[in-house]
Formats: sequence, structure tokens, C-alpha cells
Amino acid sequence: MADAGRDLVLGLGMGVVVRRDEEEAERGRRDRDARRELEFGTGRCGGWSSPEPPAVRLTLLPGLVPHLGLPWPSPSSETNRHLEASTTRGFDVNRAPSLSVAGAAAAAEEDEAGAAAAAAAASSSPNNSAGSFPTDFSSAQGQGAPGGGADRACSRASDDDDGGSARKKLRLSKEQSAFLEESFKEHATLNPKQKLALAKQLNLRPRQVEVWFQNRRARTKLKQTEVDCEYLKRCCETLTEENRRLQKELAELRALKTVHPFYMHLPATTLSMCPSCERVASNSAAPAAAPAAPASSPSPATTGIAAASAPPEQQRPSSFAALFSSPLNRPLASHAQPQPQAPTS
DNA sequence: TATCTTGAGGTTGTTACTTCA
DNA sequence: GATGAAGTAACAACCTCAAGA
Repeated sequence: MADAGRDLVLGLGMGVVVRRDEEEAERGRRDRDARRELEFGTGRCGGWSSPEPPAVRLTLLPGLVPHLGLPWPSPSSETNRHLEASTTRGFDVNRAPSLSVAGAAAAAEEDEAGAAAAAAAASSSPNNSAGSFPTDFSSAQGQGAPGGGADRACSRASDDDDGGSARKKLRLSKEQSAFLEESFKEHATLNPKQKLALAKQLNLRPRQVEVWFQNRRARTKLKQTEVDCEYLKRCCETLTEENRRLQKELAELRALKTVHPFYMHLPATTLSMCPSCERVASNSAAPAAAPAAPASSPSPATTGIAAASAPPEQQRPSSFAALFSSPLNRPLASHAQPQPQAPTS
């Protein structure tokens, strides 16, 4: 849209001012990109090389993962790779994927260039270095995809009739899509030069490349969101079950309290228990056993029950099970997390 | 024919830059 | 010359539509 408008202005011959503006804009863009490169590029984030670790994707949750024992879904999946790339900015603006910068700069008049010129440019690219990937899309454009046999509509057909009000659906060829996919794996966002280079290489308009990347990012993110949602659902179910179990356990402990009222003379707050080692200590009995430890947030497994931090030999020798030999008594859940620090009671 | 995929248009918010008082 | 407001451009994100498989 913006490109088309700019090109239109250029085409109307307001050359001097517009070109100066464009130069300034380009300069500003370069500066901005250079800044981004400085900000993010120290680790080569999002550059043309391999992407860095994910920058987003619900970073609060992975910390929960080890506790829940649920693996985060497919961290190295393609969608994640894409998301990683999409969330890290700062490309090397001086590097084009496989076209020379000069070639990319020459493509600045991209929209005015006809199909023939684009084809010539594409074929004359000094380094169509997409490996074994077919890059001569200009030939396939007019005659349909060579291998697929599916004579998809030539996307260049829309170059001349952009003014038309009807929205035209143009399918990219398999080769074009595959090449865009490869580029997206490298970097999920494009700077103008990369966009131009890619457009030129694929014999597409830069706007088409831009739109393709926008849609790709959006749909990748959507897919990742669905995966994350599924995972969070599982986490929620696990936590709900855990909560239910703990509530039941708490109810049992309260029932034990009423069954053995002799123990009630102790202040409730002085009774502390380590859920993992099943030892009970009271502050009044062993004040040194619970030093003024920093108030650490109790884990879900010990919420409401103070845990003792002193060494077992300094605690009451009797275990919780020994104190209450009621049939109701049973060992605490074996998966209760050991609490090395006792919260201040 | 229904459904899904995907190219594309439009809107909004953000960021960076330039111009001007 | 420094500074802040206003204007502008580019872009990402999002929503939506619609063509085509």
C-alpha cells in the first residue's frame, strides 16, 4: 500500500523532493536498523544465522514446567523457530539473503519494472545462491509451476491492475512458497532491502513478499498460541488435581487434630511440619530450630503448614506418623517438595 | 457444497525521524 | 544551539474477506 503510493508519487514526477525524502527515509531506516543491530545483534539475534533462544512465548511458564513435570510442547518445532525469529529483531541490513546489495538497490524501481525486466534481473542476479533451490521463478511464472503441474495463477498478473477494486486472489507457485518458507526460517521479518531482494528473486512485488511474511507471522503465532493453550490446559488440570489432593490432605489433618485434642494446647502457629521428612517442631519447644529465616513464599505443597528448617536431630525426634498413630494417618504425599527453608510462623 | 488454506485489504498502535516555532 | 510539539513514514499486529484447493 505504502509502497504503491510512494511509487505512484515517484511516477508522477515529483522527483527531486520525493527522492530526497526517500533518501532521508532510507537513511533513517538504515540508522534505525543499525541501532537495532546494535541492540539485538550482539548475539546475532534474528540475524541471518541461526536464531537465538526464544525471546517470548510465555516465559513465565517454563519455570513452572519442571515443577509440574510437563515438557513444554515441541520447543524446537518449526513454529517455535519461526516465532523465535519473529520475536527477535535486528537484522543485518547490510546483508541480503542471496542477492547483492547492489542488485537489491537496483530493484528499488521494482514496481515499475515489467515482468521482462524482473525476469532479466532475476536471471542476472550475481549469486542466486539458494543452494540447489530453484530460483529462476520468472520462467515458471508465465508457464505455471514446472514440477507440480498445477498451473497456478501467475502472481505477476496483479501488477498492472492494482487499481481494480476487486480483491484478486493470486496463488504463489510451489517454488515461490517454498522459497519464502526457507527465507522465513532464516528470518521472520524483513528489512526493506531483504524484501526487495526477495521480491526480485521471486519475481514478485515487494508488497506481496511483505504480505506473505505478515500472514506467515500471524499464522505461526496463532498456531503457537494454540499449542501453548493446550499445554496450559494440561497444566491447569494438573494443578487442579494437586489442589484437590492437598485439600483432602488438609481436611484429614484437621480431623486428626480434633481426634487428638491433647495436642491442642500447643499454639497452632508453633506447630510446624516438614511435609517431606514428616517431622514436627514447635517454636516454643525449640526456638532455635526456626531461626529468623527470610520469609520465603511457601510452596503450594506446604501452604498453610509451616515447615521446619532445622536439622532433624535438633527437631522433635518423633515423626508426624509417630505422633498420630491413628488409622487415618498416612504418609504425606511422596511427591511433596522438600522445603529447606522454614517460613516464619 | 462445505471446509480449510492463504493472499490480500483495512485499521490501529508504535517507533523513529524531520520540521518548525 | 537546545527543546518540545506536530507531522510523517514505516512497520507489526490484528481482523477480515474472499479466491482457490
